[in-house]
Amino acid sequence: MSKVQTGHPTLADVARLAGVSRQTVSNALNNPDLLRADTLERVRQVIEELGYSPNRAARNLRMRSSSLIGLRMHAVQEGTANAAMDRFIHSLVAASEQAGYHVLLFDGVGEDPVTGYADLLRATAVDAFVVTDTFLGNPQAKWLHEHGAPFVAFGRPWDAEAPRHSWVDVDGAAGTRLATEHLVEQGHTRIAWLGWRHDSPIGQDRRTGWEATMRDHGLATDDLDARVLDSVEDAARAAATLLDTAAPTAFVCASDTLAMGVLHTLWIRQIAPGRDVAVVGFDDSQVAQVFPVGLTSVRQPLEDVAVEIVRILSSLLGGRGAQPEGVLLAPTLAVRESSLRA
Amino acid sequence: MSKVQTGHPTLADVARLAGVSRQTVSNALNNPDLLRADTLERVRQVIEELGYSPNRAARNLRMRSSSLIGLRMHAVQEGTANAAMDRFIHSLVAASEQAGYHVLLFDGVGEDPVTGYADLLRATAVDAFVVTDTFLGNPQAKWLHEHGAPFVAFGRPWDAEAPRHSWVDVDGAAGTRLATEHLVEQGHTRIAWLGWRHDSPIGQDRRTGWEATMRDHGLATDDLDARVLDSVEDAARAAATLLDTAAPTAFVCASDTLAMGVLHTLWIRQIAPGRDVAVVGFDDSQVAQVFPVGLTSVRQPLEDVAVEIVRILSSLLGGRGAQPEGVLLAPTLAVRESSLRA
DNA sequence: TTCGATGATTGGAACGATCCACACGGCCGG
DNA sequence: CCGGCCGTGTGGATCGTTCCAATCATCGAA
Repeated sequence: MSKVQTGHPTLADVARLAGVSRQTVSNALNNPDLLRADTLERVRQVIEELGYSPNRAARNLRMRSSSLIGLRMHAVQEGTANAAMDRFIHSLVAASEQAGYHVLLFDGVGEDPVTGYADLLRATAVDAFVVTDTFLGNPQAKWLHEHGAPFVAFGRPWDAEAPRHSWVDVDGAAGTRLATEHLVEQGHTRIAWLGWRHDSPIGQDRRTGWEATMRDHGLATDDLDARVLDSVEDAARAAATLLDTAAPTAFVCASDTLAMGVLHTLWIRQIAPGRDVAVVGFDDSQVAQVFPVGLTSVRQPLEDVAVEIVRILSSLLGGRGAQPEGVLLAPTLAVRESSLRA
Repeated sequence: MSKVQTGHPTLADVARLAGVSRQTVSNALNNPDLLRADTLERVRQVIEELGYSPNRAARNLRMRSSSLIGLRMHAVQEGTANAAMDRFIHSLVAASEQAGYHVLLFDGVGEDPVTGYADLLRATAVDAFVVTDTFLGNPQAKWLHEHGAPFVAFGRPWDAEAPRHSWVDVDGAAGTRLATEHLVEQGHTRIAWLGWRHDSPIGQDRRTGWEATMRDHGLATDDLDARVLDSVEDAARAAATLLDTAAPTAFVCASDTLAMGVLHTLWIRQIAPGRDVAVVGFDDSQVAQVFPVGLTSVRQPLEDVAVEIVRILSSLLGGRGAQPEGVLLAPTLAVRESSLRA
């Protein structure tokens, strides 16, 4: 042939060298059981030899799919929350790879919350989305649902009674329940709650676990319940007030940031975390792990979340128009010095 | 026409409705100045009306490019370092979007370090790579260079004398210089260095800034130089030893993790950070920001790094086979309570 | 008036894979 | 002996875009 071998080898190149048709090579890759054993072996040999990989663009065009999952990066907030984001993204990439997908990141800062989604969708640049910012009556979920775009949300659709789309979430109440039970086991009876002031469903959910556990053990909660903004300073002040008025011996917090505030107050008052007063945070962020007095914290099973999300996405894209599915996963407790008497 | 409108509109649909040829529509998008003004307007009208976006797969196939930049997630380490990773990824996504690219994440854990790169490259799934894990004589960079794959490294090629590829990096020495100068201004003269034991070029680089600045000011360094593993406990021990033997009034650390160790020792000894002994960390991680006594820390300009990387990548892909280019950016100092006398 | 140059637009070919309908040979049952 | 079926394998058509060469109209200069 006069065709000069410049770029990557193509299906046709493999076919020519193996002495078969293009279709047969294609089958060798996608439907190996259609080929006779010896033919398959011969084709595979040539593929190996040439270092051939099917061209993604061509496959995408014909298949009308990209094997890409879109994930939108949302604005960098300075809290401890997006430390978890890093772990989640990593898990999602790993899980996606297992299922033959890659993760495409995009950005929608400062614009209409759905433009990024719309563009990628219209251009058929991604097959599906993972929506993470469900904290506030997520317009994305609604929009995607209306446009028939396949997606799975990380986070429950709090606003809707009947979930119209699939989601995976972590059971916050189960997390604070774990934390509270752990503190009760350590002999604490006056366990305070330090949560968020604003009525986020997530905050409510987390508070529920503490309250229910306290009730189960017949422990008082009335004067041990404080809500502030998610800042170290506000938490420090609230902790000081609580210590003065209600003398708690332990704190369960809605976030690691709040827990840091408590630790700050303890530090100022020369109270030893763990030995004198126990503290438990939420999210198991970098901060909890690196803080000199290791901070006990509720850890979200983000690896499992990612696996579940990819599983649901796969079945969604597999064609089976299955019912919307919701998965609630239980967190674990990373126990460190801040909640141990020893 | 008998063609039923099921999926997304195509170039041909637009052309038919606008009464022009497909090529003209294509030009309207890619070479608007080739069209007469009124034709352009008419085509644009129809595009708007139909909500048309060119199909990515088809474009990619024809153009032999994907407008995707590959970034490999490396293993999640528990240190403070990968907190910066999150910020970097976000910046890279934003910068890429500006230049018309998207970021594709992939994963190469546990495998041959180059397999992930090889697969994506052969399949022409990405146009270029950003290599971030240059800490150890990066085999990736070598491999990519040999295979003629376009890429930019975040991190200097320490091993090579003459850089064969483009890179962008942050000047660590300039960072610790900033930190040390800041401490000198605060009246400190006995400023200790707490660095890493292992001889990483990055660690050496950071140490240089401290040492040179001390020398410039005629300050002693001999007994103020300690190296440990990158762990809170080891750093705490080293800080204790230094305080006993050399009585430093300030610490410059190679990482926020090490700084946390110093703060831990100060806490145990009832020494007030900032007022009594100053501490400066490196990386401005979550920890530095959320720690009750805000930790002064060297902050890498990751946003600028991302912009530079994308700029170089664009020129690389633009066809101009320019010379390999190296860019060194200066960090800034995020000053907080841990280094202030007040 | 004719010619070449320029501007605006066009139809066909190509990118490289998969889908589809069909061909070929062998095997079985009638 | 023939018709149908199954296991294999083939060649065209197709996905939606951009590249290429050619076309047509317009205009100024010879």
